Amino acid sequence: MRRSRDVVVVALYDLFRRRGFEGASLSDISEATGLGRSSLYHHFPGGKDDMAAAVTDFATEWIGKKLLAPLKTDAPIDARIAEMLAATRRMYDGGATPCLVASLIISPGLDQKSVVRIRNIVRDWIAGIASALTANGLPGDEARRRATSAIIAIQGALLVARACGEDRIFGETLDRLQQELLS
Amino acid sequence: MRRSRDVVVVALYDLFRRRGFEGASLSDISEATGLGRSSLYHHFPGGKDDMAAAVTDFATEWIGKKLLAPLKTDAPIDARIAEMLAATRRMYDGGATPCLVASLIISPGLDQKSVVRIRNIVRDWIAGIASALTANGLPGDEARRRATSAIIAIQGALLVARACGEDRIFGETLDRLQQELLS
DNA sequence: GTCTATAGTAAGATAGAC
DNA sequence: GTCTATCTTACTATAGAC
Repeated sequence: MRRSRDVVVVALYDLFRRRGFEGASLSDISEATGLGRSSLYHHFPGGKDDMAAAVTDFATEWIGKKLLAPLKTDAPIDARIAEMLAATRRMYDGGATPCLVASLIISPGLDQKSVVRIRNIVRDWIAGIASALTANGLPGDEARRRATSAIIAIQGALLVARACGEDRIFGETLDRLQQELLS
Repeated sequence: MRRSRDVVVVALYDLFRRRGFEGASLSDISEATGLGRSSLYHHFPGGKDDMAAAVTDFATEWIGKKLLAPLKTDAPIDARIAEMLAATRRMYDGGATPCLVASLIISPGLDQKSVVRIRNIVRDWIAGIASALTANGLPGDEARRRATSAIIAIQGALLVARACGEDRIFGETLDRLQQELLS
């Protein structure tokens, strides 16, 4: 159960990260999900705010499962970092698809609840990497510094690649992150 | 002459980078500039597209003067990089104010002409730094790699700082860029 | 150049039948 | 749960007086 709703939420996730919150109109949403306006309000009584909440919830869960869980296994640290970075590459289609966090954090009209969820996604991502590095023997502050730099590089590379129209920039940045985190 | 228009363009620049292209409505623009709707259409007959063109033109000129020109002086390379980074810090109010490039590049409805201008701003910025580094003896590809990493770090730090609600992240990133560019 | 007034459209959201 | 039809509001843009 909730399966059909999940399909809708994935479509919303894809739309919001490509067009932002205000840029995704109800007409866009209706077309992307295949649902009419009333069906959308049946699933999300609070309208777009409810949709954003569902999408940020979905993203939180997805990132926890695909990016953070691999960091907590008992595999070697190199393999754990590599898996996180590989999942990151897939999540952004090698740099071709924008990041939900980046697209939503700029939108002025975003509900405060969703802003908090976005904030926690970024914080948890940094904390997850830092935690893996400290467990491997790195001092806490240095681990945190490297983890923050990694997320900065990922987000910055996505944006610069898009702005320049050179997807290659994102891939090359990811290629360097593994050694920079573990050097 | 053109002075009063310049004042309007600066207000538009400030509004667009804070709210994005679609997020800045004509009512917002009217309030921010102090001009009525018809006055706005007198200055910008093409409406918001013309405003975006004026703003991206202004940003191109501003960055050329404040960030790129200092890179071309005959001062020592350390001083040139330091001045560019100091101007960067001021441009973003220490991380408190969003980047026009980042805010506009996400907006789906942005005019293609403005997209090209945004693209060239980023390319010129990278090229300007790389050029200064090569003139100082660094191999061309390594200079370009470092310059790209620097812009990625600046843009990523702005976004992560905003998402996390921790302005400090931006300042700390800038602090490290000087030595990373010149090491 | 700036104003008031308004046209025309698209937005988000609801009502009520089925 | 989904549909058609509609409400209300806000948007971009224009007209025409001054």
